[in-house]
Amino acid sequence: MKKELVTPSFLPLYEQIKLLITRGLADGEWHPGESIPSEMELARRYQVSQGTVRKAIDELVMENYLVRRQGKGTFVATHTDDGTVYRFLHLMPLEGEREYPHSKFIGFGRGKADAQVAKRLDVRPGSGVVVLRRLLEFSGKPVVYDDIRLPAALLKGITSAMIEDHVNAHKGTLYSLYETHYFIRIVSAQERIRAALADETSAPLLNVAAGAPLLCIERVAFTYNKQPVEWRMSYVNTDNYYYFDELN
Amino acid sequence: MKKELVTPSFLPLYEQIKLLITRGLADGEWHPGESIPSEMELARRYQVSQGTVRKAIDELVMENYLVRRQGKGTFVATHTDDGTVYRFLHLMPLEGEREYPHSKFIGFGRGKADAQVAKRLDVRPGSGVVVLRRLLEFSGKPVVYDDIRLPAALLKGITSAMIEDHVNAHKGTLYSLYETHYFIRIVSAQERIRAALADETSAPLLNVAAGAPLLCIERVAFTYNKQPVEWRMSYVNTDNYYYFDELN
DNA sequence: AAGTGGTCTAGACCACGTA
DNA sequence: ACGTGGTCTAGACCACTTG
Repeated sequence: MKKELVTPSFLPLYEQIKLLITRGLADGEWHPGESIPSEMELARRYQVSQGTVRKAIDELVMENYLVRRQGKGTFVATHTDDGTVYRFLHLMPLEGEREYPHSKFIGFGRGKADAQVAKRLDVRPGSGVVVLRRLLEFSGKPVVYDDIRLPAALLKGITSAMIEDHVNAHKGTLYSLYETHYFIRIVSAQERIRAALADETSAPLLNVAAGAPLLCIERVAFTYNKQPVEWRMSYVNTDNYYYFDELN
Repeated sequence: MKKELVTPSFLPLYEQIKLLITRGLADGEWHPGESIPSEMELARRYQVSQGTVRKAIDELVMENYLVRRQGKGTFVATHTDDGTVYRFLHLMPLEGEREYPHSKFIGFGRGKADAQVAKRLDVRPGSGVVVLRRLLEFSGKPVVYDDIRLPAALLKGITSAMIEDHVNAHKGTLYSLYETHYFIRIVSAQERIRAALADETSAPLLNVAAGAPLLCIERVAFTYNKQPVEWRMSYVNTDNYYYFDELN
C-alpha cells in the first residue's frame, strides 16, 4: 500500500491515524455512543493496512476515547454507558456497598472568572462563566458540596431546568449532560487534593460543625486535546466515605 | 508453529506468555534492572511467533513491569531508575518546583499486626510486623509523617542501620531498598484518602497546632500477582503541598 | 451467511546502541 | 556489522453478533 497521507509524515503511521480519528471525534463526525467505521473501512479510507488502523484504535481504546464490542464494531465512548459512572467519582463508603449519589442543586447562575478559575480554564479573567452549586447525597445524607464553573460560551442557552431534568430523568451525570446537549466529551481530569476545615458556607450544607476536617478537591476536566472545559471545587465529609486512588 | 504449551490453553497465547514472563519475574529468574531475553529468543523458547511475544511484552510494559530500550533490549523495571521516583509520590508544591524529599527516620521496631493491618496485608492477626516511622521533609520542613508496617517474614535481618544507609547513600526510596535487598518489587498500590485533625502525636511532628487539618492516606503496596507487601498510613500537612491525581 | 473485532503468524524494513 | 526493539504489511483463522 502507499504511504502518502494528507499530513506530512514525520510521525509513525499509526500515530497519524490516531490524530485523524481524534480529529473526527473532536469535530463531531462521530458522536458519543455512535459507532465509527470498521477497521477495514478506515484502512481503505486512510490507505494503510488494517493492522495499522488496529494499533491506532488500540491506543484510543486505552485512552478511553473508544470502546470495542466484538462482533458489533467500535464505538465512541460515552458517560451514559454503564460501568463508566465511577470513572470520575472516586468516593467509596467505609462500610457497605457502593451506592450511586443523588444530586441536589442549590444554585445556578452566571458570573465572571476570577484569576484562579481563568488560569485553570485557560480563558480571560473576567470572562463569563456558568456557576453551579450542588450537594451529592448518599443514602439521603450530604457528603459532597460542589462549586462548579464552566466557560459560558460552551453552554449557550443552558438553564437550571435543563440540568434538573437531565439529572433526574436519566440518572445522568453532569458529564453526560455536556455530551448529549453540547457534544462536549470529558475524557480526562486533574485533581489537587488538600485538607481544610469546614467554614460557615460548607459546614451547614454538609451538616457538620464549623472546624470539622474536610477534603478539598480542585478538579479541572478536559475534552479532546487536553482542552479544559470545567473547573470545580469539591468539599467532602470523609466521616463515612473515602477517596480512593490506584497507583500503577 | 505449534500451539502446545506447558500450561493448558484456554487463554489467548499472548496471555499465557504474559503469565510465563510474570512467573519469571516473581521467581527472580530476572532481577530488577536486568535485561530479559530478546523477543526472538523468547519466541523460540515458548514456541510462538515474535509478534505474540511482542504483544505480551507490550502489555507488561503498560503495567510497568518491564521497560523497553530501543537497540538495547527489554529490562525489568526498577525503582532506582530516574523518572520513576514520583510514580508513588503524588505530592506537589503549591508554589515552585517539585523537589525530592528527605527521609528522617524516627522509629524502627517490631510489633504484631492489629486487625486492620492484618486484613490489608493478608496475614494472621498478631503475626510479626516490622514497624517504621519517619518524616518526609521538603526544604527542611516536615510535610509527611509515615507509619509503615510490613510482614516481618519478608524482611528477615533488616536493621535500622541498613535503612538509613540505603536511603542516604543512593538517595534511595524504601521501595528501592525492598528490591535491592530482598528482591521484592512493588508494582502497584491502593490509597484511601480522608481528612482528619492533627492529634497529640502528629501535630508536634509536623509542626502544626493540634486540630489543624491533615490528609490521612492509607496505602497498601503490592508486588506481582497483587500480593500485599506493605501497609502505611501517611499524615500530610497540605498547607504548602497538595496530593494530585490524574483521571483518565 | 456475512460482517465485525480478536488472535496469530511471517516477513520486510527502519532506528537505535554497541562494538 | 550486528543485534535490539519499532513499524508496517498481508493473510489466515477464530469468536461474537446480527439478520
